[in-house]
Amino acid sequence: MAPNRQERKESITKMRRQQILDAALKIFSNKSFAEATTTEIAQEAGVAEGTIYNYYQSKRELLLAVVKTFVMTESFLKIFEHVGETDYPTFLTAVLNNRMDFIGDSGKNPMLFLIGEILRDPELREIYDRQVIKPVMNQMEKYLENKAAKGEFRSVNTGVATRVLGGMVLGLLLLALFEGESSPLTNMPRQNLAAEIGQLVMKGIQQH
Amino acid sequence: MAPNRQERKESITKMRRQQILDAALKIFSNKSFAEATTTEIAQEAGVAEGTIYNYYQSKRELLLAVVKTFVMTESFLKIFEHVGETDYPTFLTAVLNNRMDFIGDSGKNPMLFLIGEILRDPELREIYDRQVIKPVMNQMEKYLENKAAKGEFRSVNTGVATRVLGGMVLGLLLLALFEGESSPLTNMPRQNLAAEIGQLVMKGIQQH
Amino acid sequence: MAPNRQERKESITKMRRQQILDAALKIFSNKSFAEATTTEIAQEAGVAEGTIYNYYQSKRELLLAVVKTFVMTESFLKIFEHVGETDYPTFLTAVLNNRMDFIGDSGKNPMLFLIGEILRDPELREIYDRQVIKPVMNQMEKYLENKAAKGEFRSVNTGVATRVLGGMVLGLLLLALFEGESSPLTNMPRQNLAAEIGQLVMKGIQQH
Amino acid sequence: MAPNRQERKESITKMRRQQILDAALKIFSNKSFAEATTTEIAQEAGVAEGTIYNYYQSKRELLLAVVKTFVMTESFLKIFEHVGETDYPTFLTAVLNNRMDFIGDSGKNPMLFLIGEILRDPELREIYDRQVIKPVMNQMEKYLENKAAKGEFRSVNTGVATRVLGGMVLGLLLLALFEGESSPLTNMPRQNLAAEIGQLVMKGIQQH
DNA sequence: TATGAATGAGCATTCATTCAT
DNA sequence: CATGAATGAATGCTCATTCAT
Repeated sequence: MAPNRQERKESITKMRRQQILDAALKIFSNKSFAEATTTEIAQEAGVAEGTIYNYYQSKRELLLAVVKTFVMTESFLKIFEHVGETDYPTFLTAVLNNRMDFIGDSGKNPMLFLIGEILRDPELREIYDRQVIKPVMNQMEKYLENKAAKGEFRSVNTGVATRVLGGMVLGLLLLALFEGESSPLTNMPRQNLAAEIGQLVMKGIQQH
Repeated sequence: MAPNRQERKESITKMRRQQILDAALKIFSNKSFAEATTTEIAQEAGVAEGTIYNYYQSKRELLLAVVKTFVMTESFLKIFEHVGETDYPTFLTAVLNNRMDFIGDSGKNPMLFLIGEILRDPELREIYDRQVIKPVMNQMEKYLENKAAKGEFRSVNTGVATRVLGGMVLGLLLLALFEGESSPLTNMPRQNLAAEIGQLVMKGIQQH
Repeated sequence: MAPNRQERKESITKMRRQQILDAALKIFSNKSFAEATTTEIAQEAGVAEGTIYNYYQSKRELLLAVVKTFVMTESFLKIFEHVGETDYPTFLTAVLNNRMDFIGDSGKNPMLFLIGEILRDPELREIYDRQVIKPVMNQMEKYLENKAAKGEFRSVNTGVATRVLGGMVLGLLLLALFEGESSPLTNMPRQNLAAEIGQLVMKGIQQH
Repeated sequence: MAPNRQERKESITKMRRQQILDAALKIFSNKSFAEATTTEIAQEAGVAEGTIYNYYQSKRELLLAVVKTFVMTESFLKIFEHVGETDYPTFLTAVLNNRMDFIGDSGKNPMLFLIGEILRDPELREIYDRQVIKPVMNQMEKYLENKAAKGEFRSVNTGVATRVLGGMVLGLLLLALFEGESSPLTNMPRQNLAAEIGQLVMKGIQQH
């Protein structure tokens, strides 16, 4: 059935909200919150400045909406979908590929650039923790427990192990960004990189 | 010999520079670059706002100076001083203690809050890479090579291993900050935490 | 006869005009012209913002309409209806009661809060003078002349006397509003107050 | 002794404050608070817009300062200086002259145009009551009591009588402003007007 | 060299008005 | 005629930078 006027209106409204949100994401990715201007966001969104305020109460609310909405990319969530079924190297490669692909394309990795803002702002941090950190940590814990139950992994403190592995991925990503082209992380074949990291994670660094 | 007038003047000038730099560090640690104001910095430094401009050309130059100067805390550098002599668990504990102590005291961890700024700003990033990342990576590589030569560590790709370990520390710190009090990283005895992490790093996660 | 469609339409139109006018009166009573918003008025009237502009060309035209229409409350006009028949104390009490009742209920005394606007704006002032001041002055003058003709009042310059009496009422009202609860005007029995004022107006202040 | 640098600076600062205050008074006299713009005030004061904020925290604080400072003209206060010595007609003439002179020169009677603002805003009203209404009422009460003690005036409720007389003056002023040129109040010789009013106030309106 | 008042460009936000539906 | 989203000019306020003292 064709959508009636009411529905069409609502659909337009939704699209407009998204338009503004997308624009805000893009701008907030390249500038700190304070440096980003509503003028810019409006231009990027192709609307008048005042229009933003028909959809979001303030620039800050817009930031919160951005963080709430874009925190988790769909592709990243998919990695965990069939948790337990994948062997570790495959899993790690997927994670690295998913995350590392973002490197050099800030548009794909906006949240990274808001780290300072998130760390500084309690409300933002709470949202980020609830929406990103906690879900990912939970999925990883399940994964580790599953592997341990199957006897593939050692029986370790999963809370700590999860954070060690998760922190490692996050830290590697940041180092890659910091070092840029000169880093072994970026100028080594992705396959080899994943293998190296995999070995370290699986066997540890100690000589047995 | 008593310092003559010329020398005294220079010494005062140096102190003033330092005063302003210290103040800037403190302010930049709690606010993003754009949110920090020169008024605040001047107040913190106990000088007039105009005085700042006698020592630094602009607010931005002041930021660059801050990053150039404060990037590495002395205590952190000391950890590496006798590299090779310490066994790995002791080394790891030292690193974790040094870094983790910062948690909850942003004043001690200023650069962390400037991550966004640093990632975004190529000039800043270049400085940070040269002054912090590269030196630390180099020291860690030497450490790993040394350990490998002694037969204590496996012979791995040190470039990657360094970044895995360094990234892990950085990532753990960020996760602790993101999660706050609810994280296993903060509500577990430091000793046990270090032991857990040490085991994971040394033996890996795989069941042998 | 039942009203035909044409008539019904016109009646609805009239009601809508009135609705908007009532809402505007209420809003303009509590906020200055500039502070009152069309959004608020529309909400109060229960219509869409755009609808206002189908009935009034602009916010300013709406203000003019408000002043043109609401300047005189019906009850106040009634006091003068049987002018000449009432003795002065009764008349005065009626006036005071009518006006003083408004105190503390700004909704009933809207025009008072627009005094500044009216004084400042020549067009508004002209309307107000023509619609409120002049009619009241005329009625009062007739009253005074009537009383003088009957020998109850002295034969004075009725133009001045009218304004002295009218001004007194207006001024008392303002003083009561300025002083609030602390004024003798508000914390004295209305009856006594009217008696006191009546005596002053009738006999004057001089010792005979 | 010549003023030192410190003193000169303070004097400049004071002048600047006054400059801005004068400008604000002028602008607030012709426009409602909301309609007056800081741009305008700055232009009138001959300073940059930002400069205003070096002296007053906000536009509202500026308004409060204006009301606090300009509420009572010196000339008006002088009328009461030798209270009791002047006979009533002289006193009344002085009051009328002082007040009526303001008519047509809004610059001299700024507060009148802020009546709406003052009535609406509790803080403003409190200030105005304390600074203007109360002092004037007190002085008038003393005057009436003095006259009554001397046997020149009847012994009346001075609280009410004060407000009747004060309200009358205020009301006459407003009526004159409302009616403009067409009012008997403005197109009658001031001398005669004062005499008429004086007679009414002294003898009352009743035929004896 | 130190000062801090003055500057004015720039920003987030508001709101009367328009107009497509 | 009713609607309400879109508009964009206008506003109060901030703040890095300058400069006369």
